[in-house]
Amino acid sequence: MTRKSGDASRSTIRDVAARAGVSASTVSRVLGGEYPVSAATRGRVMRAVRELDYVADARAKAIAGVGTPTLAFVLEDITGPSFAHMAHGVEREATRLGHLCLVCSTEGDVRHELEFVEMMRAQRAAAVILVGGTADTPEYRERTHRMADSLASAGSRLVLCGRPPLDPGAPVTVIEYDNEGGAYTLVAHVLAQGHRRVLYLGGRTDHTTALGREHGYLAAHRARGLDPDPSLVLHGDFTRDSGHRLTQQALKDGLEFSAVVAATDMVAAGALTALHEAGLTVPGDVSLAGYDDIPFARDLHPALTTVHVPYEELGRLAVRTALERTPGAPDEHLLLGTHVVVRDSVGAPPAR
Amino acid sequence: MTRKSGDASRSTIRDVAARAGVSASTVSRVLGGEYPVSAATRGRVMRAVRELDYVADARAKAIAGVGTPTLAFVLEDITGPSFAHMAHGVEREATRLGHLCLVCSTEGDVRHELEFVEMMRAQRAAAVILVGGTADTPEYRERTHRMADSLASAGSRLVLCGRPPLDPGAPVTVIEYDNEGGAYTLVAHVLAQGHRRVLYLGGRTDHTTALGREHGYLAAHRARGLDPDPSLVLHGDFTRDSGHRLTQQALKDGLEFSAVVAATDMVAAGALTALHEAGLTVPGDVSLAGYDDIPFARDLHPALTTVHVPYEELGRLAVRTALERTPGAPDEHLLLGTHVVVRDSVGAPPAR
DNA sequence: TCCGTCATGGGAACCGGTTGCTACGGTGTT
DNA sequence: AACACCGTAGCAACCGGTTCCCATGACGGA
Repeated sequence: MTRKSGDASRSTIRDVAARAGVSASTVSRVLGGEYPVSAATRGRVMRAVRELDYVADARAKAIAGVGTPTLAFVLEDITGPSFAHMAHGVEREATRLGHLCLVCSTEGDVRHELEFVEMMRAQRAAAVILVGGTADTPEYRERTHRMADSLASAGSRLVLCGRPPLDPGAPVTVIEYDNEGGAYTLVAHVLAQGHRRVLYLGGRTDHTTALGREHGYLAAHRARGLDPDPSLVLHGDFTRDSGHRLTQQALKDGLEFSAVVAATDMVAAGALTALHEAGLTVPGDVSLAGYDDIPFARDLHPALTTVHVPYEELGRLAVRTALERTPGAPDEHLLLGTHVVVRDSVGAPPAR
Repeated sequence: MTRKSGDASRSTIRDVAARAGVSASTVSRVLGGEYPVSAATRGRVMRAVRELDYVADARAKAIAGVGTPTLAFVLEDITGPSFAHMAHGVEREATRLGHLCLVCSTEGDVRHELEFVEMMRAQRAAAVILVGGTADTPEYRERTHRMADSLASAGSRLVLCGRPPLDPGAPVTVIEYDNEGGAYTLVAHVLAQGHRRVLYLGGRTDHTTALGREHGYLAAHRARGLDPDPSLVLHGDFTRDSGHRLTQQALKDGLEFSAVVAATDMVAAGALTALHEAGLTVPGDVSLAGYDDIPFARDLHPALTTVHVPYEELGRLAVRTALERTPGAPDEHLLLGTHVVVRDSVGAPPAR
């Protein structure tokens, strides 16, 4: 079991050259590929490489203009299941295409987002993928437009993944999925069971993902000629605690409803627990639906009816469209569809 | 709303120097910090920097020996909740310490792991963190020992996070948590309720995490003078589908048990659904416990009794110990404790 | 008024690679 | 035997930064 004696410090191409008795250029050419080198020389070089356990410095190669650039993605928090799936898609596709991935989480802080994008620009990342919804304000559009320009001028590219598009003219690739459409279909399904008072557990009022789903909720009502009671639309965030708290509060306030539609499965999970705690059965007393179709949705009891979002596909597409883009091409904007997964948590309202 | 006209290509420090009418060294000094530069010069340089939207190339800085190196972590699959939490801890701590993070997922393929570590070495990463359990074979130890040497000789460092330690002598930092101890306490708790036939839903038989927990299961029995029926120990993987399938099979096979202990919460979730599908109540007919304390555990019905593992802390510690290590110091090996979280899924066995 | 000193900025070498161009030695041709 | 040609390897310049070392000019003191 001979083990290479730990050479104190990383060795350079010149060390290898010296050991093989050739010049650095020759080593580079042996390792690099195409250039003709005699078998004897190649052998000596390869042996020196092995003996020194040499690996060329990827950053030096990058600077010299060879080697694949890295890819960066920025998200709010990797522990959210839907974020994790997007991240997974991004990572897999990047790896498949031979790129390494830089990742950072902003913890929802816009300043961090700006800092990170600046760092990615310094890294000369091939593309920067911003993952997940956000508050869609004029300030957001302005700031993000600047990022896009700034990245574009550095030869990189901004990709918005599950995030609202900017004003036309911004050099940006957008991959979205249909929040409103999914919510519309889901709520239509709930209404079709006969429910008339449907509690909506939404997210922050300025958050695009939350808002899109809320619009779908409203649109589904109006399509049926219904006018939803505004007091049935509650706002929190996308955590299970928010769902839990909001539902407890609604129950305590004596709000009348026969179904709950949550903005995410996480929220639905918290809501379910709150309903159980109040002694209500699902879907006997109250129906419940979520959004995202995270793996756990089917293990809730009852199994959760929800909207499936192709998160992983979203991430993969973000990478592919960004990387395979031809520089002059027009900006792309993809909108992925979703579909409802009917399980056991939605039933007819109780007879009164 | 003036927007900088997208300068076709990234600008270099020499472009900035030319525009400011100074030399590249001066620009470097203005940006770099300490060296005294007159206010007038500084002003001209800063203006040029702003006008060109210049950011120094981080890779060039890295090569020149300044700038913080990046940190790399390698895991099996970011979508697993416990992996995601470790990743989160790693990322947060790295960011706090001013490092960027490279991430890659191996999808459980050892070859990918090797390739990635080689790439990280080429990137001159400050440390490479290998996350999550694995098969602990002689081949694993040999291979990983080689990685550790190889990274050490490149001035980097290997960190094993939630992964079995190597033979002494390998230059490696190990941060583990106590799988056996947690399982021991958990199973002791179950046995204390009066259960005598406890089904164990384990992972792959060579996987250290799965094995540690299995040992805890056995040890808890023996500590009570019990001799667990080997047919009650089942093996699958760490997915909810595995828990679902194994439980269905156990039920179909007519296995007798009054409690189920799953190797992870995901497995427990699948088991719970299978139990419900069979018309069994939890914990009335069968008690159930998991391991990991993922956020969803409390939203299962009944809320899952499980073992809390400080995954995020684990990731943070991995980064901190690796980065704050003084080069000559002895190798560290930390073992974090776990604790049982008692919820509603474990009760007394049914009277017979 | 002359000289020493200090503040400031530039030139050049270096970090670790790649690659265009050139020089050298050996062979095949006439 | 002289010449051209080709295969091979090395020198040097470059990628985009940093930093050591030195030159210059302004200033204050004797």
